[in-house]
Amino acid sequence: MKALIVIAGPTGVGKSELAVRIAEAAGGEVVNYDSVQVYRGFDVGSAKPDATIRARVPHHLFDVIDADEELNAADYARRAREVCADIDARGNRVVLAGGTFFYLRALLTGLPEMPPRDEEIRVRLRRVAASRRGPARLHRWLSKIDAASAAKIAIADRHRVERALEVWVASGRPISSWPSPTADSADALPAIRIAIRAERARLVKVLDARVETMYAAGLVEETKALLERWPRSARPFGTIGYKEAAAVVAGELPIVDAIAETKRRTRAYAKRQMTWLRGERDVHWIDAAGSDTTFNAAMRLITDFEVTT
RNA sequence: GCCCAGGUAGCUCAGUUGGUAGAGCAGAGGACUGAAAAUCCUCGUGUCGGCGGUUCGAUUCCGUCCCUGGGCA
Repeated sequence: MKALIVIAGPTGVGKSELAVRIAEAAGGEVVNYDSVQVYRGFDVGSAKPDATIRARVPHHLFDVIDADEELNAADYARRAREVCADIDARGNRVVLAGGTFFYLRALLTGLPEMPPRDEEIRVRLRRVAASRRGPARLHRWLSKIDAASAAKIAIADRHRVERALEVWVASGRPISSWPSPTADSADALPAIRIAIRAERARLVKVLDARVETMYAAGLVEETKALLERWPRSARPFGTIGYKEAAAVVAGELPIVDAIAETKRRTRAYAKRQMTWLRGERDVHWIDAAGSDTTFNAAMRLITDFEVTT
């Protein structure tokens, strides 16, 4: 398989645009790795590339599930692998664009073959979690069956405590007994990783402006329409922008506060993405210096990569 | 001009029955094995509005001045 071209970087630096240009230039197709853009109808708030952009080159894994469905990292990796293999078989290049680096890792290096998510087990665990001193009890249980994991997972980190115990209940094995796959494991996919970087102050300006634009473009109306079809408890209504817009629709939050909160959470998200990316190996950084310069820098990296491998 | 209520960390505020102060948010750094735009972890010295007074000691009590709200003229 030809090396996958990965476009990374914090939200708002122009990944989607760059990905399309690269795909056009390299005979490629864009594959999404964003956990919200997979949802149908969640367009404005997820900054999903619009129809015009998507018409330029084939786009995959956008709009593949409804709000009441879930596509976790393992599901995503499975589907994305098929899509990528398909594109490769057609002789085209895969250009990955998105911001959910956990999904990207699942796709590129694979996930351990652990028991999948199990709703019944989760319900039982959550019942304990909701009881008095529940989180502490669960964590104590975890430290008995898997001291290594317990040492790494904070008591308050309910998602991870829950997952670790779920694996234990389902398999009788501690979650830490599954080695985490690495980039050089057997089923890892070859990839060139390009990340766009922007100066923090400039990024914040872009992000703030983008949030304003989203609300002006009808984020609240979009959310209202979606809420008529799906319950507010559905996964995507908890994400940045939709959570605040849903509160506006419910009359719980004035719109100015919603906008401020969305900006705040967007900034925090970009920061988390940067933290993740800094820790990744083999990332080639380029500056968000205007689309042509950025594009040329990216293309140069790709050709260099091709020559050296 | 008078009367109230305030002036404490970038913001919103708590507090000290007098021994120089602490939360949330923001911000910074970090983690990340099927919820990941999720979920978490770590980091808090600031003329406690100014100046005087009382006191061993004042951000805390007293006086006075300044500033910000609100009310009355």
